Amino acid sequence: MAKSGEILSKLTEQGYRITPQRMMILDAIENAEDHISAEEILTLVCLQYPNVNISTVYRTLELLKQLGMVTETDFGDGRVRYHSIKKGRHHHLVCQKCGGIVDMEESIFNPVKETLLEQYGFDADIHHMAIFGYCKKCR
Amino acid sequence: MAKSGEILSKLTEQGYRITPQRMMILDAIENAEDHISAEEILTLVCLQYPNVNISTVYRTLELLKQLGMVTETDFGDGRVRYHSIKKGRHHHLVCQKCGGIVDMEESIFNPVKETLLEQYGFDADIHHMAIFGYCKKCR
DNA sequence: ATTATTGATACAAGGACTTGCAGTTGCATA
DNA sequence: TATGCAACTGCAAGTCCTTGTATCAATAAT
Repeated sequence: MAKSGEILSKLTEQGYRITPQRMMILDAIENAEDHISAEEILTLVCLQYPNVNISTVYRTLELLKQLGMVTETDFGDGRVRYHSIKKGRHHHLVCQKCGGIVDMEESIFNPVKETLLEQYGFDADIHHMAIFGYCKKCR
Repeated sequence: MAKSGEILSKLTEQGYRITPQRMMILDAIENAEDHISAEEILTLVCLQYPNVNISTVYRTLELLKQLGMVTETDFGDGRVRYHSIKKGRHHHLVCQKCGGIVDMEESIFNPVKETLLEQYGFDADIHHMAIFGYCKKCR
């Protein structure tokens, strides 16, 4: 179960329980090469323990999201994907023509966040966004 | 059917047909007080002509979105809402604690759009976004 | 005018989540 | 080590939206 120790202890701190399901789900996300979908997580988990339910996966993802351990991104293909915060924060540029996806620095939203705080007193929580548009080649 | 004339003629120009369903759906969106959901559109349309199907509503919304006549926003409450571009472009700040929604100027994203174009050659199409975070009171 | 062709629609089935509920389990405490 | 209970899970049913298919209507070609 690798080095997910910190996250697990954070769960305990906040009064949440550590269950085999949660450990396996967390493991799947942390070991994933790329952004992973709920269905893919379930498939991986079921290799170890077949009777885990998809709703448990969704509920755990919701929890991990709330605790800021995982981010959720909609790439516009009809299913949402998840990513461990430990593997780095970033956003995505999705080309609406060729479908290409390019990663982009998180800092790009800093000016927007500052303006929102100044003008609206709003503390924006912008994490792992997919921005749609047209890439260099396609526009 | 009010002053939807431009939009209807734009449909014709692009080789799309003007059907009663499309007119009624467009009408529902334009006359809506606020951002309206697909289900609400269907209810309104069915007052006039009961046999219209929800899938026609979704397909029409998809078309109007593509033509840039309507924007789609996810306020995070499990259903997406639509808004006529004629009634003004703007974004929303959604408070994750109190649920309050504040409109925000479109121009706030201009610096981001410029940076994306310079650094990535990406022409971002940022329309009608909902940004989550905490409002003045709640943070 | 008659026949293709294309486009739009209703209906039904499917996919991605979400929710209610009854039963199970982790874990604090005795 | 047992026990109490809130937290968690699996299951089934439900919601919102999408897609496949056959049918129907409008325009274009013959």
